[in-house]
Amino acid sequence: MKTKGVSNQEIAGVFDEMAGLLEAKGDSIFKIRAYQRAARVIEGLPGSLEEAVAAGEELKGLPGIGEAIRGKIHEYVTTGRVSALEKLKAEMPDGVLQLMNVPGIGPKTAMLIAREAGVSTVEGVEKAIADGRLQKLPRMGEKTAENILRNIRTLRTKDRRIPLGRAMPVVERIMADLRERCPALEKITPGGSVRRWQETVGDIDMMATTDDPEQAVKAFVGLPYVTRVLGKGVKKTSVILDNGLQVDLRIIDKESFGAMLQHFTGDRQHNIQLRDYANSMGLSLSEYGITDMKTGRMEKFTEEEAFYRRLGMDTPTPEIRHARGEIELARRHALPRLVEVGDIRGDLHMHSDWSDGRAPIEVMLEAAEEAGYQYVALTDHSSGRGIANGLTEERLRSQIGILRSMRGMAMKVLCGSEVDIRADGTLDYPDEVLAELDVVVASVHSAMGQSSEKMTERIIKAMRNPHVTVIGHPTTRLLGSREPVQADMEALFRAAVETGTAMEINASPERLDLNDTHVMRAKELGAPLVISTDSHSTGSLEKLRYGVAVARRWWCEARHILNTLPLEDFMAFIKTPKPERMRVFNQRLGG
DNA sequence: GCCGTTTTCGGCCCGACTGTTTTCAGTCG
Repeated sequence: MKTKGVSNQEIAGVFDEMAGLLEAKGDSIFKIRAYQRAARVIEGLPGSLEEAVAAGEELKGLPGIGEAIRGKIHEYVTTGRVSALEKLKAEMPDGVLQLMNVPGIGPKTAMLIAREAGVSTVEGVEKAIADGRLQKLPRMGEKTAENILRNIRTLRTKDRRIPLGRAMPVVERIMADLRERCPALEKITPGGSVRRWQETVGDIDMMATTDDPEQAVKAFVGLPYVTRVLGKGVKKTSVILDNGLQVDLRIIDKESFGAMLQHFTGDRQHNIQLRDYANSMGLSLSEYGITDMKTGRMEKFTEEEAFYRRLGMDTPTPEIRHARGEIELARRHALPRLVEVGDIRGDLHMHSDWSDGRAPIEVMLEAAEEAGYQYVALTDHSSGRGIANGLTEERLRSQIGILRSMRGMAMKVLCGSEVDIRADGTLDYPDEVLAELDVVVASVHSAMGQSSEKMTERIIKAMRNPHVTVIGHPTTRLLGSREPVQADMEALFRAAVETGTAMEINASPERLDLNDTHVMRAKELGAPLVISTDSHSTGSLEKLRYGVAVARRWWCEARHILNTLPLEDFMAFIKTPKPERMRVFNQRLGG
């Protein structure tokens, strides 16, 4: 079958567009939700939908995707268009979807503006407000116009989402400051994407209990780095910080804290699915508790676990609450025990001031030992193109000498290197040098614009090198600043299994590379995964938790992660010649 | 539009806040 080369993301985009237009049209809210739900399901699919269609698969059994949507997927994949969408576009005024992107402009307002004021662009909205035309429309006034205008401005200036690693310190600071300024504050905790450890955060949700909500709200809006108050109530208050981040604070009775925690941790799809399930039991869920729909009586919960228990299920850890099967497993009491920070026995990617790190070798190693590791690999950069003060063969040999003669460490120190994978797939050091190392992390640092075919071939060539232990930050992406390289990840994971090469989950919050979806597929195919910090200073060692969260989000257990192996087993792994390593990995970790 | 150990038809998650209104629609999460 001839196909057009469309990604799952694009297909999901079609249904989001459908949903948006139907919303503006005022169509059935349930039909709209069905399209949105389908879009979310499609986004979360592991394999390519296009390939599935090309292979003649029926697409049956995908939740939320029935006859009609199936047909549209098929149409889009084979023809590159969806006639229903085009028809819809034709009957709707131009620009409605664009207008709906502005916070404060929903489907109704977008239609009103487009139809009555003949405006189809965001710039047009600004003009209409300046003219006073918009304010004259029904249910529009000065305040609404002012709000929209401000939202347009923030939309232009602010970065849409920030890495979790930047949001977390903000959360910690707010918690500390509120505790200090509001003695009546009892519990306070983040919810939403922060609590779920998502890689990026759009805004921050916080939850609190207190006997004095007014005092808490006053303290909150009075924080010195709050620049704007979006809304203020005793239950919900929203502010914008000087760094552009929006923070919502919700306050609730302590009897309902567990219910609220559940409610505002989400994600959205998890909650929808959970409420759907509760409905089938005759129960209705809200942030206040669980209501028996027959008697109308509400039960409150101080603890989240009790809330889930009332529904007859275990509590899925927040990281996996994204409606991808966790509810079903929780009901069957079959949730896996996910890998934890404490399971990691060694860090396999770390730099010293010999290359671009900030601390001397001894300082880095002492910090690692303090962190409780059984082993650590020091992996300074190879000489490459002279970047990052890479080590010449000579300096590398001298570093090896120092490390091998080190005494007095309880932790095993492994000699390693982060070796450049050159544009043609060869490595910076010759094989006889690599052979002297215990751990070789091979990474791409240059020629990132290569075609997918070339890049895939390049990385696989590095994997075939008998001395390469791990592929470092496989896609090289930097959150918010550098796109991932083009590569056939599926092929890389298969090559990892075939060659006995591990794939890194780089825990640096700016990288998180592999990401959670990659991890899911790698795990499925049985590729060994490694979680490393890529530390350039002692402070980065604690960033391990971000990498562990990536693994947890797609249900990795300790057995999927190579560096959860105790020292003896890990040594057995690296001492075994390469393709054979898979046997060791599968034996020691039980695949 | 999807879905069904209640159903192939009739349901579909739930509440807070704002602004423009005299009782609520619209938006958001």
